[in-house]
Amino acid sequence: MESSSDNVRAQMRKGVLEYCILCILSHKEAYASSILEELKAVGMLVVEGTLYPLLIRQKNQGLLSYRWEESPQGPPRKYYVITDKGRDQLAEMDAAWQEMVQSIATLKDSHENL
Amino acid sequence: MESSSDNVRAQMRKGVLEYCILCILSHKEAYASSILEELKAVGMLVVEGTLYPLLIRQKNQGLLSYRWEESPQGPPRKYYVITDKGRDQLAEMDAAWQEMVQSIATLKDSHENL
DNA sequence: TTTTAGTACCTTGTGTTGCAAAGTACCAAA
DNA sequence: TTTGGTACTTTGCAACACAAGGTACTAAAA
Repeated sequence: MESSSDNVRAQMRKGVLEYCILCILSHKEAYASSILEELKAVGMLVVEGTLYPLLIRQKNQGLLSYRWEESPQGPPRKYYVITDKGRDQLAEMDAAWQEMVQSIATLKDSHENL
Repeated sequence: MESSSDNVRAQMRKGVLEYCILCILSHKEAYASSILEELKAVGMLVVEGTLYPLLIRQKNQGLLSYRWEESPQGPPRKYYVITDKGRDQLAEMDAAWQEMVQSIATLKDSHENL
């Protein structure tokens, strides 16, 4: 049984995940499992089956590149790195996000005093 | 030719539209065309083919009801009204939205000082 | 009376996306 | 050599936004 608030959150996450990935990678290189943990830490729970295809898409769009690195334990890790094109995209997304936050704030306020 | 920033915004809108509809209808009844105008006014451009199915979905979920009303000019209008269940859902979405805004703020801040 | 223009609602088909589930592969310790 | 942990990948499905085209009602113009 899943709560309706899970659905609500899952639905809202859509379209914002790509932005979150670029945010994370803009600060440091990371591999998929570490990205999953970081998203989980801020309450944006995502599963592997969502993240891996997303990373591949962004790499194919030229927003990310990657390199293999040995792991201290277990199989090698694929470290993703944001590209210049990825940083351009991130700047666009920063602007888009700000605008969306503002739009919703306006919607919520616009009729408060009726 | 469409700009990449259009894509970015379109992608981000996904999952938030349902929230916007409930926000608008929580303040006053409205029919589809007037909702479109309100969304346009705050910069959340949506087209008919997106809005109509969405309203129907929300009505089928019991979040909205509607009544027909004569128009001063043209065909009758379908005025949508938010239900009690819709208000419950809206409260959930308010919380989810706040959390997502906070999550992204955390992601952006968490490594600012490295 | 017929046509045109404006308004409003609805449907179909397509591509993208997030996700669940299952699979592959590498490594090290038991 | 088997087990458990880590990590990456793929497949199939359902939901969604959108473009494009369609229906229908009204009133004014031709």
